[in-house]
Amino acid sequence: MDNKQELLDRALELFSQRGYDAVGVREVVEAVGVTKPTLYHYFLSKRGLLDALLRREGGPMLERLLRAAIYQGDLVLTLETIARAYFRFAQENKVFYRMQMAMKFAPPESEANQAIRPFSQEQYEILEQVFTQAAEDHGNLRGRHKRYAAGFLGQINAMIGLYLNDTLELNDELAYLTVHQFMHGIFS
Amino acid sequence: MDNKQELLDRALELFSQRGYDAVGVREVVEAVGVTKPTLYHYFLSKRGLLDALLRREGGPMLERLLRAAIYQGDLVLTLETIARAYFRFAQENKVFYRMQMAMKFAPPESEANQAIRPFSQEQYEILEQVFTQAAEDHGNLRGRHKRYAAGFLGQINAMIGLYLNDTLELNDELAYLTVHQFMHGIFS
DNA sequence: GACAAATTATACCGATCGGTATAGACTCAA
DNA sequence: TTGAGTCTATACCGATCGGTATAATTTGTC
Repeated sequence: MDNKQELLDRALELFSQRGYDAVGVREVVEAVGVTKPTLYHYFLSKRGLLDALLRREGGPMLERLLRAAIYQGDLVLTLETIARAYFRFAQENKVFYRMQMAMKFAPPESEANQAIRPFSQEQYEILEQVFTQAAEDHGNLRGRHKRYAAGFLGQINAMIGLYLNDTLELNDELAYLTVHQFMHGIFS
Repeated sequence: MDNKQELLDRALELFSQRGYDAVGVREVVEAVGVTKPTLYHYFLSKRGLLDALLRREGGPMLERLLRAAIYQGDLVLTLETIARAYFRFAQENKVFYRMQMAMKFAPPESEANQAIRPFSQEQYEILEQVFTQAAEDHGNLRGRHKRYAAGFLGQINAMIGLYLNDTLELNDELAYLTVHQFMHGIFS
């Protein structure tokens, strides 16, 4: 049990630093100090290791996002709550967030991208739902929820990208600014 | 000469589909119908192949971006020109754009990310310069050019992401809408 | 036709790849 | 204390990894 969690921890670290394909199972088990059959006992395959990692780390993230994305009748307020949730999670799980981003943009036929797709898809659906519900209050949003969901997440991830690059710090003020710009533009 | 270009073509295709790490040189040369020494004669190493690919495909992209990013005294106009340039290039070079995105978000210690970094960096600098110049006309932009450059490119790439996913088509109207939203917000 | 340079193939290198057959060690319930 | 199930190590599998020493072949030049 302890070895199982250690394997997940080290795999997360290594995959996040150098990528799923570039890291061999040998390197993972050596970093933990066990042997290959141990890894294969718990995870059946290298892909199984990745999937378990996504369940352990991605599950809580989706739960938090779901809680933040309850439409409160005010789109600005809801988006700010979502932005803060993303920022907090990225800060508390820097290593995982980096890995998740890499996998999201990985080539479509790569194992990494195929593994992350359901996770990314669920994020999009949660965001889309917010814009769909908001469209009941704001008619001019109708039919654009896909674009807006993608654009909003693009902004969020652009900020998190700067944070991962040590160019920026994430805080509630930045969440406010990001949402405010998204809603009212650059000049307001 | 012919083999050299064919190797670059096939490598681009394979790297874009499955990723730099997951594709071996063996697969590249077999796809072209030559042997490994041919590849190593032209490119010295697998990394050399990738670098040559980035030069061949990325060079023209930067040239086009540079031409589009001349600040014309009107930020909206300039950003629309840039957005159109991005959209056109992504459409005409779908495979390369996909690879470039994957490399940009690849883990920081991966070979792919290290190879793409100068190319990404130059894009950011070109965009930052636009916002810096625009700040002379719009004082309230000052000190925010990094955030705005990243955010704008985030929006652009979010749209291109939907396009690569067959969810959206890129055209001048979308360029207008994207820039308009960036400048004036979602409701206007 | 001779010669040098550029280009390509044969055949190989040690290392690592993901994965496994087998068996020993450990825990725990009966 | 025996036996079942869990966990882990030794030792190995064929395949592929990036890369290369050597030599044959093609190409263009004089």
